Amino acid sequence: MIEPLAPQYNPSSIESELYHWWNERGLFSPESHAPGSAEPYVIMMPPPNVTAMLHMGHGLNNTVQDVLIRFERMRGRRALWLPGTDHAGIATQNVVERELAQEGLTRFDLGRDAFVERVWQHVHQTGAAILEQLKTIGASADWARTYFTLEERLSRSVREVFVRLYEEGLVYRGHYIINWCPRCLTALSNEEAEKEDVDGKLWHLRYPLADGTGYLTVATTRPETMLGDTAVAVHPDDERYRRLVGSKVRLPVVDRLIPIVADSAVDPAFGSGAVKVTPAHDPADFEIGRRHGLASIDIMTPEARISLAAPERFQGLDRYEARRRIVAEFESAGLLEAVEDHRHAVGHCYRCDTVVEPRLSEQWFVRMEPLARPALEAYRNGTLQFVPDRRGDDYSTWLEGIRDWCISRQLWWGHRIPVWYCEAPGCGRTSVSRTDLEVCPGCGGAVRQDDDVLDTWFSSWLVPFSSLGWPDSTSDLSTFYPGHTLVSAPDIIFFWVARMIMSGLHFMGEVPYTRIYLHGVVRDNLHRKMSKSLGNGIDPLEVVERYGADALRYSLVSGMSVGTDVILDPNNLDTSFAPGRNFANKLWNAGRFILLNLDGVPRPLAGQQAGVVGPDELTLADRWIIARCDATVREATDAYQRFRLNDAAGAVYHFIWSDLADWYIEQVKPRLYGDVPGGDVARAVAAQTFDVALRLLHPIMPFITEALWRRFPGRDEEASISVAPWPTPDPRAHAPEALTSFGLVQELVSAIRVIRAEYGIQPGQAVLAFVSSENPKTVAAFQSERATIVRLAKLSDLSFDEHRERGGGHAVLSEGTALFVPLGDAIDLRRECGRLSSEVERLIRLVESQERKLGNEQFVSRAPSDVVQRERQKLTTWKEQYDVLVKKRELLGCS
RNA sequence: GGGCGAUUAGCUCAGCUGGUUAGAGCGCGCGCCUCACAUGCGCGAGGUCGGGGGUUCGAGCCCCUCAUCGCCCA
Repeated sequence: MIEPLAPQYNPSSIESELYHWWNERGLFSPESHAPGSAEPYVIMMPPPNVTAMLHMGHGLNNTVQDVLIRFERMRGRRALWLPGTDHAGIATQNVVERELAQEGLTRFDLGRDAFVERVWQHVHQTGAAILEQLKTIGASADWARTYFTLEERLSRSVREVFVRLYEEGLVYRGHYIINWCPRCLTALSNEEAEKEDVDGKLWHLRYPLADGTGYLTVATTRPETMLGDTAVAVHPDDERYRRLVGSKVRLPVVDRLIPIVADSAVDPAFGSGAVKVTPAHDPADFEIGRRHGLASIDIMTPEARISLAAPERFQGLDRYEARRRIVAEFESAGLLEAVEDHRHAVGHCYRCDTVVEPRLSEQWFVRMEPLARPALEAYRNGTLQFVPDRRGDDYSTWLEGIRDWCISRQLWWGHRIPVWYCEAPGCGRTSVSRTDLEVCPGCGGAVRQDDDVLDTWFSSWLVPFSSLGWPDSTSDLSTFYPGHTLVSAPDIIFFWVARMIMSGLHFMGEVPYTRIYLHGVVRDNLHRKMSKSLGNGIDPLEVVERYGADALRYSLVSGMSVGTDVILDPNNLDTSFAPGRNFANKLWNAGRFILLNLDGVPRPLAGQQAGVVGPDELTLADRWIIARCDATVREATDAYQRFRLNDAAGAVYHFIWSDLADWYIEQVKPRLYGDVPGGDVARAVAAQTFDVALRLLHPIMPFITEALWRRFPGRDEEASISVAPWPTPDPRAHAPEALTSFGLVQELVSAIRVIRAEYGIQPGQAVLAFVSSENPKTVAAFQSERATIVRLAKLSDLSFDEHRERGGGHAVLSEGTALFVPLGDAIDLRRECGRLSSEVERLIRLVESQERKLGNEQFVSRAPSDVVQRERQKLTTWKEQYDVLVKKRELLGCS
């Protein structure tokens, strides 16, 4: 797979081939790359829906995970990134139902078994396509361990958990108000009913007092529910209504007498202070109804049409049509007191966006408080750490106010609830069982299994251990539980993240992970969340095709600081992804240059081997790039560890592009061309700093770094950068004087370039430069890199002598070195004087403000001495620069 | 209604513990096909750090307040 290196990097020719090579060699399995004694490191992939297609949100989430897992893998951990797919109850069922609808069928036409069979077919056909898509972006998950939440193994865990919780009294069945989706025809959990603000109305309705002495006014946002009203409630302390408590009102439209009750849950300040009570359609009303023994009248069908419990003329009407007609009846009866605009939050189904209907229904629940307590404690005692920190507040707030979890769904696709009801007359026993029951364990009579399935999240909340074989004691389970890092978008903290912590603590006795990294959301240039319905999405696969997977990953990572959203412009992919592609190309060419100029295995820079490069063989530039490389190792490693992936990307980018390519490679060229003394040292330094850079970058840009790394001479055919050791800081690289000295060289070259640009000197034309410095170290640095300066600044010579000419460009370096570039009498003296003067003025401003600062008694006495020291040093430096420039101005005869 | 976050160059964002001449990439202007790369090289312009007030020797950073945008919860 080693071909000659093209001048332009072509990702598509390389990526899939490399991926297959990695995968075939099993590099993504923890067993393959780390000894059994190594400490494990585990990330659980948020299992994508089995029918999902890769979108940018997946791209971001999985890129982050892949970066972290690759980082830890290279650091020698037994890294396991465990992938899987979620059967996604409602979502998947909806997809197949839509398919059926195209054939003019519903699931009821097929019947349960045939429908479920059809879903399985669908899943097998399209199933796990998303996992294949993840491979194209480089995801290094351990595919051999891939799970599916509805497979046999995980189903057993689900059933075990249900039974255990039931036996502990934490699973129960009961009649409560739940969120009902009239389109999906199922109950939802509180979390699955997403509150969205909508512009609605508040209708003030008059309910006549039964004795004909007047009326009570109630306010409602859902007038149609009045069909199920069974009381009016007021606050017990409300003087206005105290005398009415115990009497009755005549419910209009349905013409029913209902009592006026006193309940302290009523807010006397809301509306008139009297509220209608609909126990079957509102959770607060349900509670009031309980306390007062009120009847519950369910006035809606599952489809949210008016049921037979309402007067005939409304039966079968859609809830909104019923609302219009009821309001109209109130109006014509003179009972509509007022209508106000009212913006309020309304629950919407998180799968189909239909407005949910709070509805009384018999469902299965998990008692959450006992599970939440330890999960809260794990956060409070610091076991759990959120990144960014503040996300922990969302977590704890939710747990503090936790409500029981409705886990039954009226769907066909999912884990069937393991409960059997005895149909024998007089028995009626309910049996919860780990194994399927044929007969009632009590009486031996016929049993019927509960029709419902479990919430899809009831399987996902177990994956940190169910995917490893629980309830069996497998070696995977003991090795890889608990895991370490969970990477997620903030929108599934409650659905998934928090629940996994609860189940982990309850069933395993330990939290499933300790670090929770919550990244942002991918948005478009108008800061709207990317979504299918808005059509503002970017297809990651298209980006891979056009720019390469590395460019995609680089763009996502570098555009993302901790916890903030990533903005990408769907109308201009270049804006977002060209920088990544360009960086890959830069890297490619830097690598191409270095590799093409190696002649065999370079000498080692460190170690005991023969031929190791000695410290005295290194030039200033060598020591500088080695020191910069070492600093980059420290910066990048620290950034990866702290989840500051954009900082890691930035540090390596800067090192590769600015330090290595722009300066070191340019500097080193003469030593690489031909057989020049010191060429072997230059090759050693270039190759090894580049090798380090590749390894530092590999977690973010795995493909190109592997492609280049493998081409180093002497590399084992089987070696992969993905399991190469992570670079470690080297104390011997520490060379502050090299950083300073080469910094001056850079500054001098830049200053000369500025003068050349200022006066439009043609690139081909060499000029002479004079420098004069009081500082022997500066002079030594310039002398040792004289050839570099001459070449990079296109000089005919660099002179340390006095100069006689007047006409030319002048400058002063930061530490006071004077620079002069003679340009002959043709130079515009006035222009040069102007340049110098504006520099002089800038320095005057700096010096003045600095003198003010240092003249301030308070500053000198109160600021830390090192700060004062530093500020004094600055003043000295600026004064020196000022002096040099003023002298130059005099010399030029500026007026 | 409660809570949280954001507001820094035309755009997207860094700036971590209060002390820098406020940075990067893109875009823009000028000059270059310099034998790794024009997906490139060199140089440059561009900022009253959302407004107001305060604390401090010192504020982009801390406090108060207002405004705008966004997110979560009720």
